[in-house]
Amino acid sequence: MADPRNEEGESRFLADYDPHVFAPAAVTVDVVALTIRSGVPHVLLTRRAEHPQRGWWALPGGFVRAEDGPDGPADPDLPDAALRVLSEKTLLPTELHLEQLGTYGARDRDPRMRVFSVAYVLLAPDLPDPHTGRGTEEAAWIPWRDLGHGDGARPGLDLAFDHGRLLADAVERARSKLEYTPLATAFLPPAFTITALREVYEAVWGQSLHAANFHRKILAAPGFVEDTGELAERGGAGGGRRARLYRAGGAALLHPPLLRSTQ
Amino acid sequence: MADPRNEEGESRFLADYDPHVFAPAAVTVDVVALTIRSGVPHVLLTRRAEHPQRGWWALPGGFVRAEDGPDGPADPDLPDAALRVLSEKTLLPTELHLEQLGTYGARDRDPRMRVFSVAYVLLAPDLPDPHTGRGTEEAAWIPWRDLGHGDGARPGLDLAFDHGRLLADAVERARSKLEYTPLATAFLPPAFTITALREVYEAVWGQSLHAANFHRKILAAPGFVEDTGELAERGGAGGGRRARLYRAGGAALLHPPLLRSTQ
DNA sequence: CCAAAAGTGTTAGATTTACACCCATGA
DNA sequence: TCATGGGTGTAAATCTAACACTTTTGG
Repeated sequence: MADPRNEEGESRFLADYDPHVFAPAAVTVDVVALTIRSGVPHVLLTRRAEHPQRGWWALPGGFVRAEDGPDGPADPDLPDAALRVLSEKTLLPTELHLEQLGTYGARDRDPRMRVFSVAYVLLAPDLPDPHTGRGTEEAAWIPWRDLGHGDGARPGLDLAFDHGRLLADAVERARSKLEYTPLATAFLPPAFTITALREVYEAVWGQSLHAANFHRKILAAPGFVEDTGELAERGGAGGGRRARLYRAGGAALLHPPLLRSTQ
Repeated sequence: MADPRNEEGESRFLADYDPHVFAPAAVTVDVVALTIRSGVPHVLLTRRAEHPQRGWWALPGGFVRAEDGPDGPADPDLPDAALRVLSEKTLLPTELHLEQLGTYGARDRDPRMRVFSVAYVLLAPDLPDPHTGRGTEEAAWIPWRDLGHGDGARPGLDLAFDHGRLLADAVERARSKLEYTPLATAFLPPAFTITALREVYEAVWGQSLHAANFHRKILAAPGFVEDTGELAERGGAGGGRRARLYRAGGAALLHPPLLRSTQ
């Protein structure tokens, strides 16, 4: 408890580590899984049970299986590896939006050896708490705001390796994807209200939007949403009209895009 | 000449190939270098001097140096590897825009072994013809239109491995980047006219734009271009007013973006 | 002078924004 | 019936698109 990150153990581990146990370069996948819980954006993190950086929070990730081996069959492609690693470490996603963020390969990003990490962004509706899988001490949804060096950051909540940078890149990707694609629906269940959709934009962009004009703009963008004909079960907490329910439409891009205001 | 791709030699090579010569998974970088020559978009290709796919056109690429070794020092990061490989195979770029496109790792994309390729897009002003470097038979700027299966495609100009897909992804990336960023200037020399900038948009998007309105829109977008105070050396071929010269401004994003027309 | 290309004025139409207001529902 | 949230009307402000027109240059 006095040394939760086990820094003494880590330096001993690194001194003893033989880099030839693995090939000199390794390929891993890391998943930045984003969701919104009660209007607050969260990211899925795991606490590392193994060295290096044991005890630190990190993105769920793991080695790509390049060839069939004792651990299991090879991953057919990188997205398969990302979903396998995620389900092993935390939870089983189903029909979620997975998209490649980028590959990170600076020389000293992992102290053991040269590691190339292919990062994926996963946008998820509000999912249950993850269970703790192999190679993790703990897995949880953590609010973005608690991380990094911003205003509301909780001290001590830095991420392992360069995962803070990966998270920042993923957040910026999600913010701009919301402008010109209908991906905000990936944060919602199959049927949703326009207000729920607006709350996704407000949470991810961190700015409030004009409800009435947002409503019209969404309905005006061809293929963004389709009317289900249903109404939401109930209005707001203190009364209110029941909202129409929509499902995601078929468009891949928004014409015109929904732009964040400049100021 | 009767068998320019040397298909018989390739199958013999593959039968004899020992995958244990290298580590079972390898990381390569491939560069999609794009430029515009006389209003026509071109991509930099090399003809493979080695098996597999000897004689085919391919994107310039090569193995990342993960550790210091006999061939030279390790690449500090992936962009360094991309620029090294490009200069070894073709030409030496200077201050060009390099950006990661994505990583491709499907199981059977390379017949030798599991290869993960990190692809980069490089946007370049009109550069001289490349010289032919190590491991290549030939290097040249080739028009986009001649490739793939589109209308003007030249038969037999398919690319090695999945490089046709990489090129298609790079082209789509360049097209949409022109909408939201001032990157069109990366295709131009340091000082350029608004008409030259418009011709970049017209070449990459494949549609003509209204010259007068384009002119105003560019000058209205803060940070897109800065006036140098100079004028172009001469007007058009058959006379014409001399145009002002601009340099790239400091903006990273365009507000508002320049959108392609929908139809 | 004439043709060509750069750049500006102007106006109709479309889009965006802000605010007012009506509708439907729960307490 | 009142407060709350969903949804529509409307007009001012802004932006866009189209076209006419002036300016500057080469031949």
